Amino acid sequence: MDRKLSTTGIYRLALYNRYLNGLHRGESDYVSSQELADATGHTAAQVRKDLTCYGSLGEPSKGYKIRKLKALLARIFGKEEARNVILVGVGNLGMALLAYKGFQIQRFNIVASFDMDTKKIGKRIENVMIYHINDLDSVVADTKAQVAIVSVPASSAQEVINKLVSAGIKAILNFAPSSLIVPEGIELQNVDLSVELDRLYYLLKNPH
Amino acid sequence: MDRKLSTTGIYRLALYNRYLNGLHRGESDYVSSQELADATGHTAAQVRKDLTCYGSLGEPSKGYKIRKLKALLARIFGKEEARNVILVGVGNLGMALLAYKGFQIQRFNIVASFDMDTKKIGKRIENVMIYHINDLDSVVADTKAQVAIVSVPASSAQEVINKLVSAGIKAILNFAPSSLIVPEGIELQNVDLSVELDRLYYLLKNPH
DNA sequence: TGGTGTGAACCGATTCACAGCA
DNA sequence: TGCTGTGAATCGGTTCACACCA
Repeated sequence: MDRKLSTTGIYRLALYNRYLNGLHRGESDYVSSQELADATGHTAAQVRKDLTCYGSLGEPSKGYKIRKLKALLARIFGKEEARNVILVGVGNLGMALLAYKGFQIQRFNIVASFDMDTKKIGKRIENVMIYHINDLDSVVADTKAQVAIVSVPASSAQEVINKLVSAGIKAILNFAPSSLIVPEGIELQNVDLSVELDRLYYLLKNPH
Repeated sequence: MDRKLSTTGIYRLALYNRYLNGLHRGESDYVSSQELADATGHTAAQVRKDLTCYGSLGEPSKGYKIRKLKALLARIFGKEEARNVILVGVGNLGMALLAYKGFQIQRFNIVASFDMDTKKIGKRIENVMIYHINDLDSVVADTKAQVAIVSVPASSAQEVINKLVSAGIKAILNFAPSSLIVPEGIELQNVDLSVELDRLYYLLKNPH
């Protein structure tokens, strides 16, 4: 177990996780690899390959016990501990993210937010305090947050990222439309909304 | 030319596109595959492979002429025409997307939005009218929009998607945390913010 | 000399097929 | 019988190495 899983494999695992959480069925019941495959748009063999990386908890002719599977996924994704996240950039998108209920459902807590606009500092949005970016180090230390969401303009994204890294942040979800550089060992995940739309337009114009 | 490009290849192409648009350099100048590679975090060979799918417009010992490359990418991503997009679900996230300036920069026009909340209908956010979801068919026909952004709760996402498809929408960018089914020929791109955070936590807990 | 275009080699992920077990 | 676990085969994308050209 604990064998390597590809980037897309992690993505699938998160999808199985999401499906199970939305499943209101007796927790002593079972799911088959086929059911998980259908629910997430993959194949049964793929699901089994993904899951056997973490030991063989499937039972022949029955499937996977939901309770066990949920526990495994919770452990893999660190849901057992508090998943404290900070957010930098309380503009339109940042505010929407603060208000997004889905994070709470998936057990993420946005514990602090940061901005440069002095008019915003000290206010609370959705009960999350807005600090000045200069307070980053102390707040990160206090909250023990390891993950940050960046929703600042592209022009200041690299600067913000540098500050986050030196404050001790280990992983970053970046919404700024900019290619950023992080040191070895720091995880960076980019979400560029325009790029996603570009992909769709590509597919429209270049049907397969 | 017009050979098949993988999903991740399209993504890289969109990144080259973004880099070139941010480049304020004489348009008669050249970029090398190496420069594009460095700017987007890939390799030079990869960049060349991606670009040669669309004919050989690189010039030996010089690189790619920026103006030509921009024109090619604009054509590939349909930027020559109006890229009219509609948005369904004017909640927190929806409003933030309406206000997001990056879409205009990348030449996307959100031409209409939809909701079910009668208190919102008829208002304008960022100069975009909010219609009732029942008006979908006529507005899609009028605006000739082919792409929709979905930012409704997971519970109503499938229903909304069905309506979009029957209204003639061809591609969908979905923010609802739910696995959705679309007919053959309709493109669906999912962005689940919790799943992205899950990936980061996976990487934190399972260092490579 | 410097950078493109591209076949060949490589590598990793997905699929297949089937043994094994309740 | 039904569904898991898994080696083997397959498939596709990435990297390499180098011919070619201004």
